[in-house]
Amino acid sequence: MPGLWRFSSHNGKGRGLLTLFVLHSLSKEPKSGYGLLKEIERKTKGLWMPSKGTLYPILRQLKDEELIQMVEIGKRSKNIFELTTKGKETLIGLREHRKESREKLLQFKNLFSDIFGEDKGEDEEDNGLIFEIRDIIAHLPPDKKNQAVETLEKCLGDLKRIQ
Amino acid sequence: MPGLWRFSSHNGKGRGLLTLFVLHSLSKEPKSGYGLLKEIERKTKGLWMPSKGTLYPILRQLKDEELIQMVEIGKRSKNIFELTTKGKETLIGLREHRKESREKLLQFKNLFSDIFGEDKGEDEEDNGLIFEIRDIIAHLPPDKKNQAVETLEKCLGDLKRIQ
DNA sequence: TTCGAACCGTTCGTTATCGAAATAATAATC
DNA sequence: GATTATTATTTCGATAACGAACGGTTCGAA
Repeated sequence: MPGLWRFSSHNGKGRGLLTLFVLHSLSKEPKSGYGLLKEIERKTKGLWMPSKGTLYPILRQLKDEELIQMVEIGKRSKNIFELTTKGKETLIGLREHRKESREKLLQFKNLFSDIFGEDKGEDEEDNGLIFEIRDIIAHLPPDKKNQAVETLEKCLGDLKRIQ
Repeated sequence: MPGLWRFSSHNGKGRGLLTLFVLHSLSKEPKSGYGLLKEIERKTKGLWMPSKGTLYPILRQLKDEELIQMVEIGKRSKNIFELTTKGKETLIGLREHRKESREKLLQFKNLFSDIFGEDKGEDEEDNGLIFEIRDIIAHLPPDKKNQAVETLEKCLGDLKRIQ
């Protein structure tokens, strides 16, 4: 029914991916609008660079809805935003779409395979593996985290050697 | 620089995913606008349903650009479209973004992992590691894929043992 | 000290997309 | 034969997103 990358929050309001990311990122650490843009650019290696004309209105809107608030005006007339309690609740509600988002991603991937032609197998295999790894890590009890991190570091080292 | 799912064709014109899909689908077999919508719905299990108000203008536009043409008016006053030669060329040009699209998909996936990955909060460490691992894999020459897969499998085995 | 580059935000016209309603033909069914 | 469901397209106002230009700040290097 909806667009491809739109998620509905409990109050019925549709939220786009950028909004989702803003809430998520601010929940980790308060930052400025510019900081958010830089973070996205860095994380996607420049493949996704939302327009400022898209981001700033979203920030204003989220502030109006009291999901975020200005915490200070730093240097460079930088407006630092942080999540409010209400914002945290909204984010949690949004994150319940985790399964749906995975499903969407999968369908999207299939569409691309369809359009751009097959390359079955090639990436299929290791992507699946990484998914599995992620899943295990995510459900690991905290006391085994350290072991897992060590294992991953070892794996990373091995891969670097291959490279 | 551009939006997340926009591809530029040789003439510089930006094409969205829906346009791409239309050209692709019509290249396989002529069909109506409604047929295209049904196909998308079927292929994505209803997760993506572009608005008619989005599709039909695109069809009109593509017709104006002479990338597609009406081949007949079938029953139910159905307008059947097919690709023109010019349309086929455009599609081929568009498909050259295959690599770019894969890269985008991967970055997107990472973003989602980032956003939806278990809310723990102090995940930073292993999230970063997995990110790095993914990155290395993504840029590995094909002939080293096998080694990488082996390494990952070993890692997965280790993790399972921890668990 | 001047200059350029990175930082930070706003404004605004254009384009893209949505979503819901209006219209109508055909098929299925009862 | 009337009713309803499905197929099929158009229209249009509302919203979302873009992107380019502008104005200002801070920092470091020449």
